[in-house]
Amino acid sequence: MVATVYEERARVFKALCDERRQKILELLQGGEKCACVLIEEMGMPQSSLSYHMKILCDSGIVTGREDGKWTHYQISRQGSEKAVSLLKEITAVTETGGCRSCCGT
Amino acid sequence: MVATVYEERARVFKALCDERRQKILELLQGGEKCACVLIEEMGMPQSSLSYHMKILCDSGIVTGREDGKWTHYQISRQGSEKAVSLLKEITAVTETGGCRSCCGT
DNA sequence: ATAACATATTGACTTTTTTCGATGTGACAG
DNA sequence: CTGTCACATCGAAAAAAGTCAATATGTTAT
Repeated sequence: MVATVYEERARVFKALCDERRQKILELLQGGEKCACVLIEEMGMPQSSLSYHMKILCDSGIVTGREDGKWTHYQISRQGSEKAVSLLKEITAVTETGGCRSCCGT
Repeated sequence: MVATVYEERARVFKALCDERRQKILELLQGGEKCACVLIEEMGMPQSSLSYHMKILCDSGIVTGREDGKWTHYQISRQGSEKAVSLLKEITAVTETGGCRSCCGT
């Protein structure tokens, strides 16, 4: 399975689309937290949290640190910056000016 | 219908998740284009393009300029910058340091 | 007014994502 | 080794998003 550049980008932005994942990010803004705390603060079943943490980690925006039976999650500075530059890249305009393509201005 | 802050944000990032919308943005990086050209360059049916353009415009990242029977689309500098600051806001960490929540470091 | 054109909307359908109980896996304590 | 705990994965069902032909809306030319 070869991921296209589009899939790569989508992985990052999809992580930010979901309401629950946004709330998780808010919680992590206060610093590193372990899964058990997130489960409690989010009020969601363990399997659901695990599902969302996987998506957040796969996007690179969050990193997980395993510590024995616990896993601690935190926002990744590097991943966030990567996301910002991706976004800037995608929305950069190389040429300005009116439509020259088919019809009048 | 009241949109939460989460829905507002999701609208922006969802616009970037779809492969076809990413390709449309790429095309618009070269400058303003009208729908008929996008349909041709994307090789997609008119109703599908219209669907995606609505999502892009609703996100604020693209703006449509109506000109008689044509509509010209372009990437919005303002919308893109808004998206970037949203992303920075969401991933900003207010406190750093280990997990103080439940278990040891 | 009528026809031709550009785009938007609808509706039926397919695909993808999310949800969560059940089960699996690996870590630690006794 | 056995039980318990923390987390991951599976599987089936529900919800959301995407696709596109058909149809509606609005614009321009005649």
